[in-house]
Amino acid sequence: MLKISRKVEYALIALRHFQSQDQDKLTSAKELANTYGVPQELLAKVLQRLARNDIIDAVKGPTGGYRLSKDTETIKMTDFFEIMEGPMGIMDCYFDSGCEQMDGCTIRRPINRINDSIRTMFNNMTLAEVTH
Amino acid sequence: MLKISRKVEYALIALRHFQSQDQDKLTSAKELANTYGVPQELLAKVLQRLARNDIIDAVKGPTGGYRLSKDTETIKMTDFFEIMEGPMGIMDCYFDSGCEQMDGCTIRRPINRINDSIRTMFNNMTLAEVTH
DNA sequence: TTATATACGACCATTTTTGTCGTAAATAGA
DNA sequence: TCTATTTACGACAAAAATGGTCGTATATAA
Repeated sequence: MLKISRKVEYALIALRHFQSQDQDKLTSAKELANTYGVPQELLAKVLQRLARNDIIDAVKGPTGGYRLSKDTETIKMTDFFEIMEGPMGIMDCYFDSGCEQMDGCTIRRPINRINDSIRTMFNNMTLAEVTH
Repeated sequence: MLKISRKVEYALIALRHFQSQDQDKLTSAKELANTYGVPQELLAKVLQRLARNDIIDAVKGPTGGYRLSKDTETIKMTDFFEIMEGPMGIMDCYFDSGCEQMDGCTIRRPINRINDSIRTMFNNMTLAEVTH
């Protein structure tokens, strides 16, 4: 049900790292991977994704690396999760994905009730609250 | 991140069915599977699990089947989820599972913060609220 | 020019989830 | 008592999701 993915785990590790040091200092994927003992390639992908979504800045070239691009207080956990793992819904039918049932799906409402509760919760939680 | 499993889905379908009819009426796994178009064997396992945990009663033999054994208002969603999928934690380290990190795991607190929020939420939600 | 960094897609391995099958035990009804 | 039907349950197979690797391109500091 609730398992967090490695992507999110690695992202939290990285963001926490950035938050613990000078805002302007750059840290490379390699350095982060070595420091925390996580697979470099995968961490790199995570960082690239965070960069694409303007959570962090990316600087190329030697001496390059990443750093926070905005205050983590301005980032809702909902957005963070969706950046890392795509649309957050406890069930696919929450969105579209042509469900066969059509006729007698009796649980869409229950599912959506759970979904809404979770979304509300994460909408009211910022990344800063979690990583700080 | 939040995907619900088929087990939970099938359980909700079944529970909702029981709730919609006479409390004493028995419904067999086969009947439920046919009615809602879900795989019978898997649904059967789900029902067996619900029965083992006293959410529903099981009656053997022809004319046998299942029915609710208690009011769904008395069942917390946390318990329901844990019956269906085992311990609910967004990350294994929430429990034990010899994590390598030992030394410098910087995200246990963040993770636990998320965990606690979710548990609190589901502790305050009954099965009845969801299925009704 | 070279070494080092990000960017990104393709691909493989592993794990988890989902579904199936075979068999045993209980029991209602003929 | 016999038969058909039901629950109970473990073992196994198929499918999907996740985790991780590799190769290559591009940018850039020194």
